Amino acid sequence: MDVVSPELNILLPDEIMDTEAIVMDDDPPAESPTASGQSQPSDDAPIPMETDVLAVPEIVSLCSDATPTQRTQALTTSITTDSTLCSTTSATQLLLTPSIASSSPLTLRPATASTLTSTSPGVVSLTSGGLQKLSANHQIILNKVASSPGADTTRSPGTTTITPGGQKFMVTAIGKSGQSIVLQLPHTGSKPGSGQGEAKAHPQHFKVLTIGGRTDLKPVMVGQAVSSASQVSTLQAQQLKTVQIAKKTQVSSAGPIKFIITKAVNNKGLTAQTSVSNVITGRVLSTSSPVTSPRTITLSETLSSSSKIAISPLKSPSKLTVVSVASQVPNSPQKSVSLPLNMAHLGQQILVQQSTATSPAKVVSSHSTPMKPVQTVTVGGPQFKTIFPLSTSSNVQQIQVPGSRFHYVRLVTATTGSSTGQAGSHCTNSSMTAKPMVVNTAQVRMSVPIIPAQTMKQVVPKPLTSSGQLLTTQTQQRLIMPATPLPQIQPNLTNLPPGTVLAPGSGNMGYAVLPAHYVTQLQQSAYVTLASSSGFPNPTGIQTQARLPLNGYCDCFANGEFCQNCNCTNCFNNLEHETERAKAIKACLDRNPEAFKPKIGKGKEGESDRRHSKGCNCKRSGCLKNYCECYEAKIMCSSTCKCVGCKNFEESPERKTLMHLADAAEVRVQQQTAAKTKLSSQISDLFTRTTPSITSGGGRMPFTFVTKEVAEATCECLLEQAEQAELIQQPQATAERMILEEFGRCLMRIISSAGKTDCPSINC
DNA sequence: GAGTTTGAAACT
DNA sequence: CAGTTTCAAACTC
Repeated sequence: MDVVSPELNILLPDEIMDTEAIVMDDDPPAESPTASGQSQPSDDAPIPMETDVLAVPEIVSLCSDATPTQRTQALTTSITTDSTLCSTTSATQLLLTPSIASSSPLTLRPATASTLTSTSPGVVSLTSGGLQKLSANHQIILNKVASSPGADTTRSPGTTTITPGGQKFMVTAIGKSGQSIVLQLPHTGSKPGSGQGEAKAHPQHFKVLTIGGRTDLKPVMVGQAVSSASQVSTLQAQQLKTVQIAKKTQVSSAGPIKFIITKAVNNKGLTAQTSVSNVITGRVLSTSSPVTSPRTITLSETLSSSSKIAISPLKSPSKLTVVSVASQVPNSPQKSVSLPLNMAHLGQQILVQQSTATSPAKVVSSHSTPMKPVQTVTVGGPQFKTIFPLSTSSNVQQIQVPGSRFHYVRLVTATTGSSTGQAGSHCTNSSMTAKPMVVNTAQVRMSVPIIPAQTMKQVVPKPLTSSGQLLTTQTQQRLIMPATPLPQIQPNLTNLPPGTVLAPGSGNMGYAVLPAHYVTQLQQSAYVTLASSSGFPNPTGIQTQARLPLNGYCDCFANGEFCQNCNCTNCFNNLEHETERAKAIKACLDRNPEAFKPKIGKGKEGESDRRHSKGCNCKRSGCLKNYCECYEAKIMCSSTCKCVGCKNFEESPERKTLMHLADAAEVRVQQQTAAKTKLSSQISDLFTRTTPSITSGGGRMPFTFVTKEVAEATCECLLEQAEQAELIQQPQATAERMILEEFGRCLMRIISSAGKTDCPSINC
């Protein structure tokens, strides 16, 4: 269900990757009283990976306030209710102060805001009991609703709208009635009167796509902060898990806040990127007494703020969602803790970056639970990518942007009545455990590049629809291998992968066609089967294979070729043992019916690019070597890959460099080949042109007449001339001239003799 | 060509 | 599902 407003859908594709459009008007360092020297988690040089966000002051502010009084108030509320995520960030940080159990307003607004207002223009108010009738308590749903003249912040509880620059937003908090959540957009704080005007002045900066709303999401993360007077601590995985369990038990009763709002702002304040994850549930348990200093909620674990993890882009599983949870307190040393939250079973990994400045920093535990595959989302710029669940969610829409080499996904809420939200900030919301979540973000273009378009034109192999394949026209096919008819192998005349081989069988089918690389997969099983059928003593398992390494197991078999001129012994890779071979193939298919499906094939429906069916699992090669099956197949790594540090994506500079080098090398080879060919041709041409003149009579070249005899005769003439000059006692100069003149006469005689068929004679 | 690295597959 | 083992291709020297 697409709940994105039509105008937003129209505007979205053009704005997807436009980071400039997310320019924040406010100047965080200058305008924010809390930004100076804060919210700078890392100074590492950025790299074009998702984790670059760690080096960027992407900050998530949960419960923050601009003024100490307000912050303290919010903190107090959160502490007393044990349900507030509170943090303070830089000028553009989003402040969220949900107070579930109290009547204190929940406020989201930039730290630069000097006032905490909920009714002024540009303010988003979140109240419980909104349109999103989610059963989960205390879930906050930020939805954009259609603009209505009458819509304002004074709606009935549960439905509050915001009008930043004319756009209305529905912010709904499912919690106790009477609660109010105020989202204050940037530029409305220090400049209350101009906040709306700024939004109008830059309406394109607030184009937002509704995200989240996956009702089918599994509860994935529970963040629980235990505030104490200690320093920032990092919870280990086990600890987090324990917390998670505790959290789950508390969900039904305590009703912890189920959202995390993330706002990502870079140093320049020009690019605001938002990471939205619906997998985090954050909760703060403040065990200490209310203090004036705000409690910092940190979702952190093992990753330092400066750490960078190269993760594969465009991958749903095992990828990272960077969530910056920052809390800053003026006059407090800043601490940054980032940690990856691994989502089990290829789920999301969420990098929760904490940028805390609180002296007694508090830690919010976080953990992960299995969730469905997610999709990397590039939000606002290449350096900040958020991962969203995709595959099974019906609320994900693919967007094909004309002229763009990326596929995009439009994330929309799955619940009815939801709409896009726009609050001038970036929000990451997390759902409660086992509860659906609707996330709306502000100033976020939630378009997701799914699969980078391939620049390399490859032959697209047709995926197999069955385990068997027929003869293919691929050049890699090699072999006609004997095989008995296999029930699993059904011919498919249309879809054949590279390397398909034709195997003539003895049955009705006649042939079993196998991809070349599948033959490799059959090696071991084939070997075992063959060994067993041939009556070897121990024909089971690997032991047999180890004992009989040469039996049916060789490169020839792997390549789909019959053994010929090999050194293998007891070879079954021949026509005489086709029955055994067929059994081996059958055994392999019994074990894995998918074994003969091509690894590289078309993606999902609508995806024209090739993709690896299983995805690679590279760890060290960066997917830029032939170790990587994706790279080897000259395709980009996709969401199915589980590789680490992947650089095999469209925009990877390493990949581009590699491709350029490869192209250059190829061009060089071609040039060299062409040069050699040309030279060879010239030599050959010269030979063909000169040979007739040598062999023919009248056309002989002059040099052909300078035979040994002619040379000797010439030399004798020259010596004779020298002797004569000496006899007459000529000076040396005269003698030399006489010799040269004689040499000239000799040459003239040689030349004159060239046209004669007879051998020239030189007479002095 | 030998040794090392790497990742897939099989196995536990 | 995670860890280990095995293997061969890819890679390096």
